[in-house]
Formats: sequence, C-alpha cells, structure tokens
Amino acid sequence: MAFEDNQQLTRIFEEIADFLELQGENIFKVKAYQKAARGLEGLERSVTELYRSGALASMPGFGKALVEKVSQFVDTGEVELHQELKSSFPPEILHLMDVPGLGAKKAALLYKELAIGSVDALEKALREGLVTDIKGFGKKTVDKLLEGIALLRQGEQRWLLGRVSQLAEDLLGRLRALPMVERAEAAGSLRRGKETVGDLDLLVITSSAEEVMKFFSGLGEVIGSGPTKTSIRWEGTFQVDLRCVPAESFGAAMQYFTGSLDHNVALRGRAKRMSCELNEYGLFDALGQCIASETEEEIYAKLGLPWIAPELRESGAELEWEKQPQRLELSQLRGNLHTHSLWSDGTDTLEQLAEEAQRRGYQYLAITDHSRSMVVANGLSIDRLLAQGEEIARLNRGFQNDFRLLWGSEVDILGDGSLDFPEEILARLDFVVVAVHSQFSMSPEAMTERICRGISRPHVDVLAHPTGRKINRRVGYQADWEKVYQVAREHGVALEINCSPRRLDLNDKAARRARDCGCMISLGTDAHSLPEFEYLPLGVLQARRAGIEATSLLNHLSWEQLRTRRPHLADV
DNA sequence: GCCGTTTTCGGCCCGACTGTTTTCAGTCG
Ligand SMILES: Nc1nc2c(ncn2[C@H]2C[C@H](O)[C@@H](COP(=O)(O)OP(=O)(O)OP(=O)(O)O)O2)c(=O)[nH]1
Ligand SMILES: [Mg+2]
Ligand SMILES: [Mg+2]
Ligand SMILES: [Zn+2]
Repeated sequence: MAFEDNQQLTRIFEEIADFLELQGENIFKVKAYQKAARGLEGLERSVTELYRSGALASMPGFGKALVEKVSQFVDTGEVELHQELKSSFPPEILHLMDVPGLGAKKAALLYKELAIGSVDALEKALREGLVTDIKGFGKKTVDKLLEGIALLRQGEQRWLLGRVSQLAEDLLGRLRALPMVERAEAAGSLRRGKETVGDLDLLVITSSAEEVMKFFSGLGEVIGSGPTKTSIRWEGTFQVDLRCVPAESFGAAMQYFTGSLDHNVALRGRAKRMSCELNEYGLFDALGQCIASETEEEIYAKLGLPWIAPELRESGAELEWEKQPQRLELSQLRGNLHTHSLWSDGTDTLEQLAEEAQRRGYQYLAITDHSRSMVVANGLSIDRLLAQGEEIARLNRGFQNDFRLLWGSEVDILGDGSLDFPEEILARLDFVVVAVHSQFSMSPEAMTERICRGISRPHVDVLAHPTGRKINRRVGYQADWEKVYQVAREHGVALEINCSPRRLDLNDKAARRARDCGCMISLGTDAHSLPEFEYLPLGVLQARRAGIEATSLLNHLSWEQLRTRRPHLADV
C-alpha cells in the first residue's frame, strides 16, 4: 500500500543524501540519510502516524536529528534542509548520478569545473569534448558516460519477480550444464523474494572461473569482467551479475550476495564487535583463522544467531528479534483459493483445473469465476452459476481421493458496496471471494465505505487483490486500510495475497499489517490458465517477507476446517 | 547523523573492477 507520506519522505531523504554527498559532506552523514530512506521504504505503517505515536525514535537509524526532520515534514510537508539544498543547486543536477558509472565525486567535479547541472548538459559537453580537460576524465570515461546516458534514456524499470525467476531458471540451467560448474544459485533481491528486482545476481562454484566467465560473457553485453566477477546486460537492458568463489566459501558468498545491503552491514558490524571479520569468503576470528564459511547456518550460528530466512533479511533489525517466525513452506498449503475456468475468462475446463490441482497434491481448489456484472470477463449469471455448481458437484462425486473442487465465485463489490449476487445465492456457495473491479476513482472515504460494506455481507470468505495496484502500471486505490483490516477481522474475512506477479496484492508490508491487525490471509493465484498455478510460490515469498506463518493462512486449513465456516451447508 | 560487550566520543562493512593512477580514487556489488 502506497503510503504517500512514506514515499515523499523517502525521496526527500534520498535527495538530501545526494546533495550532501555532492557537497562533499561526511560520508557517514550521507549514509545516515540513505539508510533512513531505505528504512522508510520498508515501513509497513504510515511514517506520519508512527511519528505521532512517538514510536519513530525506536526505529534504527532515526536519532534526534532525523526525528526532527520527520517532525518538520509532518507539520509542513517539507524539510527545511531539503529546501535549502534544493535551492542552491540546478534543479536537474541529481539526475547526473542516475547515469551508471557517474557518482557524487565525478558529478561534483563536472558541476564545479564546467557548471554541468543536467544530463542533457553533460551529454553535450561529452560530445563537444569539453570534459577531457578535467582530471580523471579520459577517453574511455567519456565513452562509458555516453553509453550510460543512452542506457538511462531507455528508462528500463525494475523487473517483476515472476519474470526474473524465469530468467534465473533459464540462466542457471545453462550454467549448471557446464562441466566445470559445481553449483549455481540465485541470490540478491530475487532470493529475498522482493516484488521487483533490479538485477539478477548469480553465484557459481567452479573449478575454473575463467571458463565460466568466458561462457557468461557470451550471454550478453559485457559491463565489466574480472577473475571472480562479471556483469552483463541481458538483451541489452537487464543487468545480470555473476560471482564465482571457491567451494569452501559457498555459505559466506551466498550470505553476502543475498543481502540485503543493510542486513550485510549489520551482520558485519556484529562480527566486528565480536572481534571477527565477515566477508564473502568466510567468517574469520581475531587471528585471521576461518571459523565458518561453508554454510549460511554456520556463519549465523558462530555470530550467535539463528539462520535468518532470506525473505526477512532487509533492514538489519531482524538480527535483534527475539524469535524468528516459523518459515512458511509451500507444502503447508492445501489448496489454491482463487482460480478462473472457461466458464468466465479462464482458458481451461473444470476437469483440467481439477487434474492440475491434484497433480500438485492439493486437497482442494476453489473455482472463483467472475460474477454477472463483469460482462467483459464473461461473468456468470445466476443460472450459469447454479449450473456450474451442479457440474462441480458431479465432478466431486467422481474423485477417487479426498480431493474436492470448491464451488466459489469472485463476486464484484459494486460501486455502492453491495455485492453482485444476492445473499441467498452466496449462502449456497462453498467459497466466496469479493473484489473491486470497476469505478476505481472514488474518494478514499467512499472507497473505504464501499469495501467495508462489501466484506460485511454474510458468507464472504476473502477480499481479493484488496488495493487493485498493478506493479509498474498503476497504483492501487486509496482507502483507510487499517479500517478495512479491522472490519475484515470482525467479520472473519481473510485478506488475499494475490499471487499474480503483476499484482502481489496485498504486498508484503500490507500483509504484515493485516496479520498484525488479526486478519487471516488467503493465497490465491488468480490463475486464468494452468501455467499460472506456478504463481503460488511468489505469494509464499511475500507471506514469508510479511513474517506470516501457516496458522494465519486460510490455505493451511483442511477442507473439513474450511467447511466449518459454513455450518448451514449439508454434508457431502 | 547514529550509536554503545570499545559506552557519550570515535568509530561507522568489506571487496571487485575500471581507468589513468605511478600508488589509488571512484563506483559499484
Ligand atoms: N557487504 C556489502 N554487500 C553488498 C553491498 N552492495 C550490495 N551488496 C550485496 C547485497 C546485495 O543484496 C547483493 C546484490 O546487490 P544488488 O545491488 O544487486 O542489490 P539487490 O539484489 O539486493 O537489490 P536489487 O533488486 O538488485 O536492486 O550484494 C555493499 O555495499 N556491501
Ligand atoms: Mg540484485
Ligand atoms: Mg547485483
Ligand atoms: Zn480473479
């Protein structure tokens, strides 16, 4: 959920950091602002509310000065220091540092020597050969910067998690097929399960790094390549980093390359305080002896910590938790609670869906085709819904095992908050998912009221894709989500983590909040075709990032337990 | 600017690759 205040302040802190770095300020001061900005990005609550509740100061990285900055922001919507810095530089200057290969030092030099204050001005100066007069700007640097500008202009966004997972499978497959490759694994933000991924990070154990680098360099445009590390641009756009380490360093290297940055800094700081040193090759004691390196578990253990799940390695605060959550496993899910068939806008028959679900070992599958108002999606009329119910009953009688299809519906929450099917129809269904699919532009108050009305109706099980966001396409609609969670909890309605890679809605942070508010969570692939069943693990990753355990998941319930939510239905 | 098994000053993670460097700074992971 996009907390607008968090986003604005994140940006302000990032810009303060950049301005200060340009000015040559103490680098640790710069890092303090950068860390605070990342902290805000990962925050599952509104920073305004957190500040008002007085709890902000307990967030790592927020000391006296930064809390004061937040205070200014809450009162005025701005931060004085930010305004001052902004007015003392050309408006576009920070974009210089968006050019790959151009950092604060070089940007400052360009500004000081040639008054270059924008990417356009830089490009012009580079082409006219003006910058070669500056110390440190040779021919190669000029070419690299021109390339960097071209790349920046491509405007490539972060890729969706699902897309990078597929690329990783492809590239790992090719690497593992090489005879000299012992192991190849994905790390970085992909392994942490972030909803979008900036680049793909691959770790390889090999007897011949040289050969692996040579092979890898052939897969894309080479950005840089040395004996242990090569970076390429896949299809000229998306960066892939490959790192090689000796076999005995596998655990240390996975730990390093998985990150996050803040997690690594916190862990290495901890090692240091224990008179040790941690890097990607291992954990070393005061005498320089390696005391752990082969597995992540050993490294965390030697530092007095439990193994921390990659999905939870973000701010570094996770090192201080008294207890890590029980990690959710895919195998703990007994079914998929949001799917579409040929009856509405899916591509497969009920038989095909049931077969696929059984192949995956599910105990149940909820068929949740669209309701009658969703004309574009071939939504079901009441007559067709009832006919589908008979078909599902017939199929259920035929299964040899204890597998069952749940007769469900994805019922539209109409503009006024009423549902698209009457109560007596919902009462007959096994499973009811409700969702907003139309009339997105409403005031937050009206949207809150609408959703709360919708989920307050009897027989509703799940609020699907609650915020309506589509990653890199559109932000979700605004509403008072705390209120929605509260009403959902009161009515026993679960919040969905929609597993579709473009949605992942609720997102990790919102799901954590919803769970903290006492809501159950439901994982649904929203599959419109069989391959989309593969989306379920993406949702599991988000649930893990939210610290959600199996006990909070509707999907963890057996069919019999789910059934107790509908005591009025006859036994089957 | 933050923060405390080094406690209120003095550190703050650590290494790879590049370019123009004659010994290392800048940028990035
Ligand atoms: N110790 C240390 N590790 C770092 C640093 N920067 C990056 N790493 C590690 C942790 C990162 O997760 C990992 C990969 O770096 P990336 O820049 O690709 O970041 P990450 O994959 O986390 O996010 P992304 O989605 O690619 O932006 O390398 C650093 O400054 N210090
Ligand atoms: Mg990465
Ligand atoms: Mg990377
Ligand atoms: Zn759906």
